[in-house]
Amino acid sequence: MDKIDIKGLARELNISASTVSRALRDSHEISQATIKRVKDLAEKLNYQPHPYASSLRQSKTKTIGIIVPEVANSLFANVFNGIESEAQNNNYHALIYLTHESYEKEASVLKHLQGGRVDGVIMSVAAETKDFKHIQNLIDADIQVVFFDRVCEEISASKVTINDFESGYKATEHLIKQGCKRIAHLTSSLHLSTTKKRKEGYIKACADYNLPVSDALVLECNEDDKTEQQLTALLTGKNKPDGLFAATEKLSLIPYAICPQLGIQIPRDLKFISFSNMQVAGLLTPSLTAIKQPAFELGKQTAKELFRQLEKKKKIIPVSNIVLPAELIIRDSTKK
Amino acid sequence: MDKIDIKGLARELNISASTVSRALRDSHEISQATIKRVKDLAEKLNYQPHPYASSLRQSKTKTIGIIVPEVANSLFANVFNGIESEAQNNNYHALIYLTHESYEKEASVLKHLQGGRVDGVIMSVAAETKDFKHIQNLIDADIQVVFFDRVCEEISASKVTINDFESGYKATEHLIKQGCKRIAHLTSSLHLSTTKKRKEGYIKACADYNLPVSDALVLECNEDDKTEQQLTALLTGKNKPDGLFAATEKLSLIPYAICPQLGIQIPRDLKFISFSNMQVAGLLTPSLTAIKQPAFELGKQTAKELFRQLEKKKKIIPVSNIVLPAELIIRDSTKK
DNA sequence: TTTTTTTACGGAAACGTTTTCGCCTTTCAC
DNA sequence: GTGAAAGGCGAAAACGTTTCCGTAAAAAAA
Repeated sequence: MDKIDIKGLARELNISASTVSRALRDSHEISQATIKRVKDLAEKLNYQPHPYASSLRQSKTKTIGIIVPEVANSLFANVFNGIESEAQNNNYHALIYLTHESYEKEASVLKHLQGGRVDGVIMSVAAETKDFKHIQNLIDADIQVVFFDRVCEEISASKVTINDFESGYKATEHLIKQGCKRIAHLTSSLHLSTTKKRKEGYIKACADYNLPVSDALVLECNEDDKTEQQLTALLTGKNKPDGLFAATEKLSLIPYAICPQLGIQIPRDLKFISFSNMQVAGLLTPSLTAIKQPAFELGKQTAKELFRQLEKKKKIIPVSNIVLPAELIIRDSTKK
Repeated sequence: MDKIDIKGLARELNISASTVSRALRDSHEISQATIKRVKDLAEKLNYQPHPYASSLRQSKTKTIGIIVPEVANSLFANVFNGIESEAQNNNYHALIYLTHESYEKEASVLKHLQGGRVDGVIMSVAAETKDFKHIQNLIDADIQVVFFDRVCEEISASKVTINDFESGYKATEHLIKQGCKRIAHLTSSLHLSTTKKRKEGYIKACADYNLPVSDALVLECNEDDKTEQQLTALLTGKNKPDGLFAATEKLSLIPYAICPQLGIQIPRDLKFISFSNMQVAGLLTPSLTAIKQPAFELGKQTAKELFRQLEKKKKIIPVSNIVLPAELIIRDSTKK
């Protein structure tokens, strides 16, 4: 099966390469008869255009880059589902890069993408990232960027998030309504937009209901291997909390792992709620009360927003801020 | 920030474009002094080569395609992790496509990839796929293909799998040693290489230990919304099994969902083992005895094999068959 | 009829690289 | 001192498209 190209088709049909090119793209400059001849032969010879030749000429790649911290995580996995689905609908291709929360990696990937490999980028920033020059550089190189979930306030670009503040508030309020008097907050990487706002929601709810708010109750766990130890200390110290709100899925399983050993029974001794998109949340013992993010929709909306930006001819692109609501799913881990 | 290209660099330095190109690639034809001048300026002006121009010229894309049924699944997610990690090491880029188990989608994606967008493809076939012409076409178009997990016997290409037969045997044998006398097998899409071999292992183990083997004990569930119903029928009918072996992660949670309602207690009434890579397996009640696949390693080895093939200059490429061992992790769901 | 417009197409340039030739100096062996 | 080899670089072709410009014939308008 020798590769066939546009010139090959042209030769077979005794017409010029430009005519073939136009015919394949249904140009109105070409007669219906010729269009049919060209398409029939292309079909017959299984012609596939060379994507990079065409990208080079048009300076449009029909490709987007997706940059996420990880993928073995139900939020990101489902967001990716949403993005990919929308990409297929619009005939875009998706390059994916994992940063594993590393700033170095993120910066390195973005730098490479400045070369013109993609038309746009969808990203959720790495936990390590606190400086954003690399992102601004990408935008300055005329690559569209849309953030989702972990956004970057300092940069002017479209953002798609969930209502983190309200969700943090609602989660805390739910614990309060279930009778908790002393609520701790388990979180990590507090400089991220997501965790920061969730914490603010938590603080506000505690304040509104006259519950104690103190640094002692906020546990920021940034080293995976020390998390269990830190939480154990909190749960067994004096002034133990009777409610616990975990801000990320990664943290949601820790209490299940350590509480049995500590003789703490959920929900009797400690009511627990967490952000989580895990399908198994309902099958844990006790089943986990969770804030569930609309992950697929998050991905879909993010992709849609990026494609909107890319189709725009104008240079003046209105930046938008899309906020989707998360859902409180009440199960047994917060039962009275 | 205006885009700078090779000609721009050449102009600035008063040398030719070809010299710049060679200098950037450390050609021995260029003096060290010139190389340094070029690289310094490139660095200063933040020059990034246009990847598609270079791909076009070299007919090498430094890009691979990854085609998987889904990603919100701990096996595929971790395999992807392994692939991506290896890709970054080798400076390859990864395009990812989800088939959602659809043959149509798989065929459509492969057809597009014939155009030369990628140098090679890593894939795990969709559940719907029973015909393989589209894959052979891709190979005939000179795109390297390496399969993992769900491979395609009919096609001559490298394959990276786990020891499905032995794992199926070991899982069944474990149930037998825990005292099961009548073991059922919960599976799906039995035409796939993976499920087929796991079932063969199950059958062999039953036969070796003189346990009954019958079609009534093998439950192939291909419609998600009917699975619970089918399994309920099996578990409540006459001649109920006292052991259950589920062949895929997707099926591993069903018993946890329905057994409580049926008054069946795991492991007392029914011992249960499943293929699963879920991190939460140990936190379920009872904790789940599982066959755990070396997912990350699977991805890594697959990518390595593909890159080996791609670096080969020779046309005669020895196809290899790499088999990694899965691990039996004994927990409470098969306790005596 | 003549002039203008439209239709349908061909030739060649262009996108940003890499690579093939070829050329001029310098170095080295004899 | 001569010839060969090596070092260092430039001009131009090439990769496979798309697009700009041009033009001949047919159709429409005058």
